Amino acid sequence: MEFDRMTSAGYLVNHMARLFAEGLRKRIAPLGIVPGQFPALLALWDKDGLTQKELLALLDIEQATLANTLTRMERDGLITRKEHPADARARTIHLTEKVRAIRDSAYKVAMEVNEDALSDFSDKERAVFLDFMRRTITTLQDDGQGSK
Amino acid sequence: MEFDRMTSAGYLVNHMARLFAEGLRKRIAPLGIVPGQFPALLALWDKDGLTQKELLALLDIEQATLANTLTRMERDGLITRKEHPADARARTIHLTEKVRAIRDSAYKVAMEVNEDALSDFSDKERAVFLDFMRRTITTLQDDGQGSK
DNA sequence: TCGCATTGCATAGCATGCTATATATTATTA
DNA sequence: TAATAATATATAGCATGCTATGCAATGCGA
Repeated sequence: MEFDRMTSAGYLVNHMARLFAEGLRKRIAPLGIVPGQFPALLALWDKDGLTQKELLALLDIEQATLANTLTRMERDGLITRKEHPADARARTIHLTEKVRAIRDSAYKVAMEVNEDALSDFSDKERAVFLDFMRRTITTLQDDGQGSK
Repeated sequence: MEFDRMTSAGYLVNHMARLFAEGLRKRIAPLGIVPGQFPALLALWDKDGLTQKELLALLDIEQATLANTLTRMERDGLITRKEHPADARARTIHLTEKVRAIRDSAYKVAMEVNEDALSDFSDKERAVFLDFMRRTITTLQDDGQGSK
């Protein structure tokens, strides 16, 4: 019995994710950002001054992953962090002028990557594809819960 | 204008890939293997004694990634490497008894992960979903070529 | 208010992926 | 055949993700 990776959803999803990430990486490199920073940036472009905890609630990554990403973003001059006015454990996160300025370009590029990837799909097919992915995510998340 | 991550193919693909990988990781941990080793194992279960170059041709990863993965597999007692009979630069890769023994269990578990992820899809939907992913991969690969 | 649990964030350690480059061997060519 | 090019693999350095754990500050119950 043979295992064909072209019929394995997991294999295809992994490969697709790497291709998307590399495509995005190439296009946003000129803007001075990298793919892993994108989700945090999207949230902060929408609402600046969040704490790490508040930001975390908007993303689908672990706390430690976000903490490390924020450290790199600070190093790269994308964000600054200020002491929280009411809680010395927390810090508020603020975008720098530099990264506020690239918001529109970044949006555009991200949408181009999505557009290119789905360029040979009809509108209907795209809608179905996105829906399939959202359903799969929900299923996998529910699975992983483990009713403890 | 808002950027909704639930309508971004790239975002969904990335999230889905992480959920698949974590699901697989949990299930194969008892077998003593990790997700990144799976593609190489599939190829070697099918045909043992390949060189790194031959193995690489069967996978969708970079040479350096494979070299590092093989180093970890050797460390973990999954493979051994022998000098190539005709080319001192190359080495042939051989599965250990330990990992030959888990082949059937590993296949089974991988298929279970795929099955669970798609459990609320009909057969027809699954076929469409896999096809969409293969088409997207092809598109992204062609894109990335850059006709040099 | 003292002591302990909880919370917010950081760090350690690892896997998986990438690009760029080094190294050793083999093949080619002048 | 000596020099050069090509090939097979390894290494360096980094990003992104995870789990587990540390630490300081906050909050709450006796």
